[in-house]
Amino acid sequence: MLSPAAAAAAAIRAAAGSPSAVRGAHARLLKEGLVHHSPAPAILVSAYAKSSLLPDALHLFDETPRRDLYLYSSLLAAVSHSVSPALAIPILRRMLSADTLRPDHFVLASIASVSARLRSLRLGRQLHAHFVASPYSGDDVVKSSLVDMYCKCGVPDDARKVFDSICAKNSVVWTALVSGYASNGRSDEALQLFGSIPGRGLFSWTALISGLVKAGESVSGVELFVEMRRDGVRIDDAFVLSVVISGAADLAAFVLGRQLHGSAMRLGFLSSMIVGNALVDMYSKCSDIHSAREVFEGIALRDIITWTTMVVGEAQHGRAEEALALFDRMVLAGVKPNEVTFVGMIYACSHAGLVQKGRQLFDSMKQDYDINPGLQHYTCYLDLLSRSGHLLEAEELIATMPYEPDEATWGALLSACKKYNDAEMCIRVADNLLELRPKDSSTYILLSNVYAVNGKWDSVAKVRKCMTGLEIRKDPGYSWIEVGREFHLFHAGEVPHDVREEIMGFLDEMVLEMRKRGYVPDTSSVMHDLEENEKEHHLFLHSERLAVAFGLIKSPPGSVIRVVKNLRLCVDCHTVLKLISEIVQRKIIVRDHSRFHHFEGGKCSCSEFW
DNA sequence: TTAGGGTTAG
Repeated sequence: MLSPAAAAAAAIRAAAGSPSAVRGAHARLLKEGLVHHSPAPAILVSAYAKSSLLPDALHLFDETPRRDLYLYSSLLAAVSHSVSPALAIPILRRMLSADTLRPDHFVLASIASVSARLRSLRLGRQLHAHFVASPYSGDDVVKSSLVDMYCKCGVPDDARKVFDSICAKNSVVWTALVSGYASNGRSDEALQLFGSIPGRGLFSWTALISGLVKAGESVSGVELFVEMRRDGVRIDDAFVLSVVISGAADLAAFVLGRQLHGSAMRLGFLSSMIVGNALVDMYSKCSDIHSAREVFEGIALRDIITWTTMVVGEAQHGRAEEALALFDRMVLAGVKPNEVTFVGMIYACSHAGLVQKGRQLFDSMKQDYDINPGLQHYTCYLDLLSRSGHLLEAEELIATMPYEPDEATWGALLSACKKYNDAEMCIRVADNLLELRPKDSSTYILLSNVYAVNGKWDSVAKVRKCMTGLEIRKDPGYSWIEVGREFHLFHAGEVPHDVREEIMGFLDEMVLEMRKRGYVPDTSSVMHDLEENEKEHHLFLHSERLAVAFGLIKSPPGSVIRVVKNLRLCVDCHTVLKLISEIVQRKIIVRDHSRFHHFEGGKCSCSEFW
């Protein structure tokens, strides 16, 4: 026979997950007068949290007269998994000062999780010091959460030290460290460690593949997924699929992406929201915005990520009207936009010249949704103002905003004042930018061009010196295209031998046709001390042109050409691709560093906003 | 009661 308290605990645990059942259990405890008897409040707090009712859990916590360690650790665990892990800090303070309790191993593990979620190495190290000096310093679960914390905070070497101190290592801690190495760009160590895991399961594979994709090594991620399938690992949940689909998105691997869509269907994960979200993003990044929309419309339950992914997709494809309409639908559906949604929305307005609408959205962030605009929002908003010619207002914004402008902020203003030929402001902004010592080579090129156009040759020399001193070279440009089932990668200035004649012949023919239409090369993006005709030759061999030429030669007549470039399209290539789309009457879509350009009939979807 | 793998921007 169970005691009344034990019976109550069992009833609450059974109710966890269902809000109404947990509330019912709470009401019964109130009636029976058991609600303040430990461990009932602690178990109720966990049950509320598991039913997505954190506010109820916090309320109950405040109402409980005697708060013991059990109650604190339940609440801290709940908060550490919630959307606002930072809430743990005041709770911890209250525990230490108001209730003078010393943290036990449960509390320590939760605080390590909180530090990991907040990416706060300072808090994590403080916690580690407390742990070492505590009576729980041998606890392996706390050590595991410290391993995860150090990985998430970007110091896998510190994680390794804790890992090595664990006597009986289980799959949880192996997985944490593999994920940590991979996502911090240490793929060799991740693979080596992965190879030594006893009994690798789906979790470890997912951690490894996900880490590689996160670190930008999507090719290895996809290869490992193939190996995982060959190994016969059963796909019991949707996580690994969502990860590998996002790898395909990153690579713009359209054929692979469609295959994965098929696999998701066969394996029965098409109704999974995370898979649906990843598919929307994949189609959008593979430049097929219509399929992205089709998948989106088919998703029955949409969360904020579903909506935001679609909004951002429409924005990057330059479809501002669609993005705006989606935003209204989202709000009507009762989904609250987050900070990423607003980045997408302001971006959409910026790239369509919708100044009033963008202004309204920027103001609405704080007023209607209680979201404090971050530096990115200010930069997006400044981009909107300056692109549309409101240069002074944009400069004023930099002076009054509550953040220090960074490279991107000044860069946005610089390209706008260059566009509107405001020489004075150009120099002012360029000087500010040079002070910052940008890391991106394209910024230096922009700077140098601005100084050159304004005859400030001493500053041009200074920029060059800076670049040499910091060993910054122009990032090598490359583009790729998927033809049939194969990828073809093109580097600027390098034409593969086997197709050299065809490509050069095709491009020569295009130049002749283009010149008839008034084309004059714009060599301002070439930063070499070269003669004009040599500069033109450089442009002629830009990677995106080689890839597009290859696609037009090798793909079926009438098919859409989809190319991805690692950098931003240069001004001249933009003009050339518009002309080529008109001459050959084909649709060409280029995904560059920041957006999509749909070239058709001599026009680009970006309407020169890029 | 505590620890690991997931989808959106830059």
